[in-house]
Amino acid sequence: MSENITIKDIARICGVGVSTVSRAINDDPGINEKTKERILETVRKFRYVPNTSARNLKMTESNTIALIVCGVGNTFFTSMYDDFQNELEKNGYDFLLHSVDNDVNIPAEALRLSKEKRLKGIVFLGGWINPNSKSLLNVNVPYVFCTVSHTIEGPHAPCPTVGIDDIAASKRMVDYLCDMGHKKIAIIAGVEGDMAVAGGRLLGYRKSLEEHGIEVDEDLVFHMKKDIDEFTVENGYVVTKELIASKKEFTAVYCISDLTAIGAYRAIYDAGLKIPDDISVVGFDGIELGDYMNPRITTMVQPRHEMALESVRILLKLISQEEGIADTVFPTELLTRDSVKKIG
Amino acid sequence: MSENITIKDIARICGVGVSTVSRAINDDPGINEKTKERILETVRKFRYVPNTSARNLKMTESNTIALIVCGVGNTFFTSMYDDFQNELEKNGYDFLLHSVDNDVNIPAEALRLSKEKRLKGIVFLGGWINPNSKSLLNVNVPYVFCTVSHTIEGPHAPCPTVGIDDIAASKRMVDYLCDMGHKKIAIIAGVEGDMAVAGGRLLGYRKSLEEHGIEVDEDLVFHMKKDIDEFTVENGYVVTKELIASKKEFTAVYCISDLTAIGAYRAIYDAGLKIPDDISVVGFDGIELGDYMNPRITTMVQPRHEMALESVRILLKLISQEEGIADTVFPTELLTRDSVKKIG
DNA sequence: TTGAAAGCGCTAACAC
DNA sequence: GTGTTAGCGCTTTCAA
Repeated sequence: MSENITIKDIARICGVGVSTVSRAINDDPGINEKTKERILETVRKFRYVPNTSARNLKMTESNTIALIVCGVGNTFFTSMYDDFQNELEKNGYDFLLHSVDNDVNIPAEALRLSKEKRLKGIVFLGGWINPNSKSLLNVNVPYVFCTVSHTIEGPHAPCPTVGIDDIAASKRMVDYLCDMGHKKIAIIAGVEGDMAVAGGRLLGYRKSLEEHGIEVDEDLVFHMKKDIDEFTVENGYVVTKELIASKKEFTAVYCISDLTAIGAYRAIYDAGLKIPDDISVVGFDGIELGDYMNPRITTMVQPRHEMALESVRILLKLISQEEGIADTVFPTELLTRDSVKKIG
Repeated sequence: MSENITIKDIARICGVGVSTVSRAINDDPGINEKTKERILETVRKFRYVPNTSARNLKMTESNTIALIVCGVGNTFFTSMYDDFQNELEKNGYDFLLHSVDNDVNIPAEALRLSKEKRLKGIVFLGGWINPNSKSLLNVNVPYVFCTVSHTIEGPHAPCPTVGIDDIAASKRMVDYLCDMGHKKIAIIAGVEGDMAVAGGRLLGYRKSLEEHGIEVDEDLVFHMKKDIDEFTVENGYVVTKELIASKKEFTAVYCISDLTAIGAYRAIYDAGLKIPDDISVVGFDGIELGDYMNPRITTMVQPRHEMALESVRILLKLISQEEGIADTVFPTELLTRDSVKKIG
């Protein structure tokens, strides 16, 4: 529980100036090897750790890129952390994972963090950002939105995004169900009023049915509960239970995330029904876990690793000022596994 | 992309001193309401954000408690974040989630962070900490280890821990399998050489078999792969595949984590076998997901929410110097679900 | 109620 | 190669 020891102390102990110590601990070239070794010895001995705040305050720049995540625990995101970290470190950047509670704080937190850490750039992951956000404009480092959706309507923020076409991909998912002969397709959509990712997927659902000449039965449109985390297993379970209890007829459930689908599985088992014999289920995202379920979940795969890498690539280009603003839309892939039955 | 605006700028614009601005933004009592309002107006107008580094550097203390997690993506841990956050904020503390890559960095990172943020306390979650660590002793704020195991042998660090008795709990799990008539019980243990949590659970396995007069068949002891993240679904899958390929006879598999068990499920399905009819499977941890699998995973539940709350409670006591060092061992609960068949 | 001024610990000129 | 020194932006005495 030693008192805080500073660079001055080390300098005094070694009988050198503070700048020499600074050079030693920062691997500065212009320093005598002997002196350096002696200083580092002392540093180790006294377990001196430079104060990051002072350093950040003084330094004109860092080499850090932050990943600001809304929903750190989300399996879809956690599986991308390594991609970001590896790609960033491969390019000589320090990596910082920062979690934000909810969308509201995102711009302010980004601003604060960018100043505090003198960030070189930011990747936003998850959440939803008001395109008209004032604080975001204040962030004076390049940033990229990865899987952060624009609102499906209204003006889009003029900023680089990496994502998928939620509406089109969702439509394709439902097209597939229709092609398999399903007509009564329930949807477990996002919380009511979600105008971002979840909203887009609901729109795709409507569009597909319309195109197939099937009138959307609003009684088959279920929304996740507001008081449970969106996109979670639990939300899928609770809502699917309601769906089943509603006694409405349906042959397939479209869950707008794989985790939600896993919840739906349980609700369906609980009701003594079989997948896909009695009810077909599809998910969305293509997380690893879907492959471990029984039956394997048919889903729409987002190329999340490529999306992570591309986000980094775009950010680095932005940093070196090689490129302007652009939306990068990745293709999704329909992964037909075992959770859908052909009927009709 | 405005230039960084500082407290000085605000002061100049408002025609006041910097200290007055400081008082305004920090809700200091001794300040004229009118002046304060005028200043805050300007702050908003220019979107001024105080520099955290400068603030941290200057401030003698903060009100922040950090949760330092090794393995941010681990489902078992992610399900505890909210518990920590809520409990901490309820007690008037700021919450900070910090991720560390691997065990090696933990003490150094803790030290750095505690200085940088002038932490009031630290909760460590996951990972493994060398009880002889020098840097940890240098951390001059109270800390608690939550689900961070001591090594199963050798000296324990003199520090407060919150966890379970891995050896005993593991033994009880295997006892159960024995009681259900199983004699050929394979184990998917942690990576070879793991002397912490995973090592303890392996020890419990050996102990139970011994007590039941069953000689441990080393060919049924499988270790997770070092090149895949420990405790993951994937690791469970790969290793169980090997187990099955080994052609050794066994009637049950004990996976030392639920995620690992989920991986084992898949490998078993792949081999065309049925759970629990052909092979019984048990997990460990009691994560939510286990309840969604088919069949539901029989597991050993760690009371993780209580553990999180207790960690906070202990830390707060430590901070107010009410209590000394102690190991808190929580009871675990055998949750028998549907993945084990009675045989013999 | 307010302002001036002294640092917090560090880096980066600049001088030697 | 090395030491001296001026701040980075902020909080906090201390005087006014």
